[in-house]
Amino acid sequence: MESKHHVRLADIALELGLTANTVSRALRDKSDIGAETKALVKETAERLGYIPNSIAASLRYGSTSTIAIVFDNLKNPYFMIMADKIHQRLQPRGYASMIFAGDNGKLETAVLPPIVSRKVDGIVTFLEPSKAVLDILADNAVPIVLVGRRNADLKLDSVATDDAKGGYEIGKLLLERGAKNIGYIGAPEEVECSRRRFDGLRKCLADHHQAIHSENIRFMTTPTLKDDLDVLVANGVDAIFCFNDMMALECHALLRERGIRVPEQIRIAGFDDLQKDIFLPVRLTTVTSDKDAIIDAAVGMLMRRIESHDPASHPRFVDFDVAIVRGETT
Amino acid sequence: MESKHHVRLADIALELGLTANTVSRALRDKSDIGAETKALVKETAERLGYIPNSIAASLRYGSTSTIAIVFDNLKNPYFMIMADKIHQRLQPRGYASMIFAGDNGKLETAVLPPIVSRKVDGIVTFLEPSKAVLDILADNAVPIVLVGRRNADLKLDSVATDDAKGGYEIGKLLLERGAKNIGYIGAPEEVECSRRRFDGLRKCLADHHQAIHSENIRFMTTPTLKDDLDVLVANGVDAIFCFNDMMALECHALLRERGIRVPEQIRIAGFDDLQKDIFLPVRLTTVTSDKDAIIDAAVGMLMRRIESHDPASHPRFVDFDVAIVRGETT
DNA sequence: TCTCTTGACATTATCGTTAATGGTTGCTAA
DNA sequence: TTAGCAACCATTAACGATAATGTCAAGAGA
Repeated sequence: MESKHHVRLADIALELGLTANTVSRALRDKSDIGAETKALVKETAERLGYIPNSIAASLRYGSTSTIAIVFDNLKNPYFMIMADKIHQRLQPRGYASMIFAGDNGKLETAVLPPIVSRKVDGIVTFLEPSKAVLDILADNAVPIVLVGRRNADLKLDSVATDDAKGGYEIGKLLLERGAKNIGYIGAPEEVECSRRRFDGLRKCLADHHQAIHSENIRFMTTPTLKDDLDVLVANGVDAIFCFNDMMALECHALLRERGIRVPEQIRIAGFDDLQKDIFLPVRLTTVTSDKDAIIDAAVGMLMRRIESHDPASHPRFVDFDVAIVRGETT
Repeated sequence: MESKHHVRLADIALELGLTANTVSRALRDKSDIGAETKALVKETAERLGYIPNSIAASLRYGSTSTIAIVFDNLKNPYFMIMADKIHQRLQPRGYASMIFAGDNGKLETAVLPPIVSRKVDGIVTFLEPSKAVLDILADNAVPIVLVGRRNADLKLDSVATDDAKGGYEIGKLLLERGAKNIGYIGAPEEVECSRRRFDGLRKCLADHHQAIHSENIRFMTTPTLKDDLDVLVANGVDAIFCFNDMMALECHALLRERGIRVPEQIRIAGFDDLQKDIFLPVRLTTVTSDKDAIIDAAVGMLMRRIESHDPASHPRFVDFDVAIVRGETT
């Protein structure tokens, strides 16, 4: 019927001999509209299959009810789980989620225009924004919250976990289990939380009068950790702390392939406690944190920024505690 | 400086004594604008940090350069991998991706308003849309492509894999490996591709003069497959075909926990070949398909619909072949 | 009786951008 | 000389919604 174009406010108005404005106010239950008119308008809107054009509304009203999630790549289960949790909290509040991949591990200005130009109400990022990015976002009044990483130099809301403590506690556990020669396989050097996890481990070892051989500190440079693992095995490590669970799983499988028994010959620990959210075939020893609470906090901070129209003053840092999960790999 | 509001075309125009229209055309390299004016405009835009308001542009121009991806939940690695692949192809083309969760496994009209009202240029769905949904999308001229599922009754573009063949081939492999008592653990009954995979298996068994005991056909109803697995084990199955790899992995782990050896005592096969895209600790026997080609096809179909302004006429169905991957679980 | 509300809707302007026209200058060709 | 035509930019009108005002009748209060 109405085949030319989709139904607009004006179409409903025409049908009822009203104006678009009246229809708009009626649908949104504003004052100054009679009760029967409201009912009539709503009924007609329903009958005609009216779906508001929120692009037009956004332009006028100023909000898009859309937020951007920025991550490295969705293939990483950690990001995926977190993105899913964010999305789960936003959808009921009427927000839509847009996903954007950063520029190899960083949130740089290059990826900003597609986000900012779409006038998202806020950004949740897993990647550290550069100073330039924060300036642009401030200029455009876009609130942003950083999840999982922490950088005291950057002035933005962030929720993070105590990476250093996680590394420290894993170190304690490994020592307790008799490890004498511990290795670390981390993300590339520029990833700050990888460094912090390692620093925790190192501090623990130092506190227990042990040292980690520099050869056994691997900040991955290749896409696979096979080569790094080879070095550790050759150096006779008896325990490996991996930056995250996916790497730990890969280690586990590679070692099994070579006939090296876990944990008897080499103990393995990861980080993230993925098994809490998705099924993993091995009960890893890992570092857990309350991901739901983290995302609640992150989304809450963002919502407050949005509602207060105060994108960036007095940034808040929330830190969440971590705990060790003792799995079958130690 | 420009702290009151973000920079608009009008601000650039004012700065240069031009009009907003001229600035707009200059930035987009349209005709009727002098070369030096263009250069000057671009330089000024750069200097002022101009980021276009694509909400306004969308309203006028009619396209948002945004597509919606609809799936069940991102926690399912299969959806996540596919979503990532879609996103990877769209971002370079200037499209942003919005993610939406369906209504428990279906794309129903309830989830449509947030998508349609945001005027996305197209939809990629992993969930079967109802007839009502397709009507609404047609009314609003929103193209849609269905990925991974197939329903000949529905008039929409779709790309799918040959589920039945996958089930058939897995059946052949299991028989070849000496299985005498095969069980199936599928998704809930209403999931059509689960039924098709099973139908393939059943046909294979029939062709080989075997039958599958009705007790050993489990269309999961509980969130965990533990209970269904218990029944199969009690019934003494020696092979289990799972609807997908995640379920196969879970079976594998549960069986190992009980001291049942895989594949010696029970063979396991899955579907999706997740290990091609993410790391899995077990080399599963599974059914593979060319996911990249599938997504290429899906995105290509959608782009053609968008560019041709012909959302739904003469729907196309593309089917992709499948192949068996022989892992260590058979 | 007359002003004053007030309820209920209409008018108008606006968000920032882009398409469709208008208008002016200068140069060329008849 | 002068119509004619580029080249180049300005003016105006959308896109569809919403906020800020206007308008007008009916009823209330003095």
